[in-house]
Amino acid sequence: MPLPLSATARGPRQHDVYDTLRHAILNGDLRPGEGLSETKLAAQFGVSRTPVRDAVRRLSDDGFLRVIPQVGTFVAPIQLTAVADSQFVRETLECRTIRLAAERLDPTQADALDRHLAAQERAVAANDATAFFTADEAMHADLIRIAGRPAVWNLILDVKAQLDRVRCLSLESADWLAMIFDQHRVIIERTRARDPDGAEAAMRAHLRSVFDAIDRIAATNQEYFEDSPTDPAR
Amino acid sequence: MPLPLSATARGPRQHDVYDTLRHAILNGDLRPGEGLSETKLAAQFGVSRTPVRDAVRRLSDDGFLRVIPQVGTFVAPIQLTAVADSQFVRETLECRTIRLAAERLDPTQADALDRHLAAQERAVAANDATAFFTADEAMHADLIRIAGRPAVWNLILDVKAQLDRVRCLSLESADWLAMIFDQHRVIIERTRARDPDGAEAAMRAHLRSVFDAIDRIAATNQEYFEDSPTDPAR
DNA sequence: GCTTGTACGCTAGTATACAAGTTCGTTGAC
DNA sequence: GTCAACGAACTTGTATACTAGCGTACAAGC
Repeated sequence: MPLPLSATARGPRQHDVYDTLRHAILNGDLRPGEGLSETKLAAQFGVSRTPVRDAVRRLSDDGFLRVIPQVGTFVAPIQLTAVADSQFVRETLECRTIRLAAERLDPTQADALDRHLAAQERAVAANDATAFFTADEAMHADLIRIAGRPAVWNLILDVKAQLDRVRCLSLESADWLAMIFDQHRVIIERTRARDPDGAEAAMRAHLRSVFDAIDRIAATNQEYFEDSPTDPAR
Repeated sequence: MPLPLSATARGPRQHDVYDTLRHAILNGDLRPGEGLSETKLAAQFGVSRTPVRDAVRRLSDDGFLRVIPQVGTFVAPIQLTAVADSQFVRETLECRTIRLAAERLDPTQADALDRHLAAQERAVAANDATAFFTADEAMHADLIRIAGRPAVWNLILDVKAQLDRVRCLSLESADWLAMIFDQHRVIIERTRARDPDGAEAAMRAHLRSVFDAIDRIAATNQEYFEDSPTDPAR
């Protein structure tokens, strides 16, 4: 088990174990099916099993780990049906909120959206995918905030994690970033024009094209997937 | 602390503590603000603190408990903004799925829906609110299954818990059950007629009227609520 | 060679002991 | 009488020991 987790330096605080493991799973450092051991994790993080157990339990609730009593803990396979359901939920919620955002937008908020676009443009020019997706998330979160439902973003983040896990299996090309950026520009433009129908259509097209990319990634990484509707008898 | 939890008989299994506490909170047996103690809970359930801690952590993640380190564990107040957001999410998702259900319904599924209505009608006649809401949930779940997104129901259940928690603060009158039942009949009728627009409108009206009732309950039980947008620094 | 019984090592689940911190009552000095 | 300081009793957080069950490797018997 490679586990290039930096458990070194400063003793991990309360939720460090959770955050580190979650990040490793989302990034693909921990591959689906890979086995973990609470004891070994505790040793690696320099803590006892108790905080490790807390983290493992939460990750299990999130669907990232599968704990089999008396057997072991494993990185959960990616279920294609779960990914599709996540897409459905995200699309449904964000298409609704973008309508509200288009109806409620005020000039100050419009400027904030422009700043997000500018940050994305810089990231595209630098071909910096990490910076791009940081600005991407900030923009989506801001749109939902403008819609008046800031807490809904937390829910989106949860379901989006399933999608990001797939996305992280492949590297984004500069062309792809540019395409996404163009889609973002249309969304913002329609929102600024206070055109709910246009904004919703642009958002739906955007999310669909991201999902299509995810589908292509899945097709070329089938070893990590499990499309069986296995009841995860938690 | 009353806590009429039946910790008697058969040793509690894996998630008994969680299920029991969750049920007690949703039913209002444990009131918002009430304090709990892991030690006392462990004694009441006849187990050690470890499984109790697991349950408490999960309930904390769910937003039902608020754990303050070195101080105590308390039943979380009901946040009106969270309730409103839950309503928004539920309405958005169920209005989308009912459209899909209306488009996809087949005769076998239609019969199942009729059976749900029949069960509800019996419950209304007997003024049995528990039986009514059991059939209610089964029907909503079935509609989402018909829409082809069965897993989405799990998400709805999560957000619905916030709404049910408020609903359980008051008893339903027979009149109110009858009104809800009528709304259900319209939803099913429009779905069977393969009328997505009509079904969605009926579903939205239904969910809104339930939410209005929740708002009225909240107005008369303000002591349990907290509308401050407190950041629940998990 | 194949099957089956068995022992060992691993796992997570649980129980318990200890540590760190907060709250609140009490007691002492002023 | 007032207030401050101390301490007892409580809380959750953490560490560790033990339990029960599963998987596997290995050896004995067919």
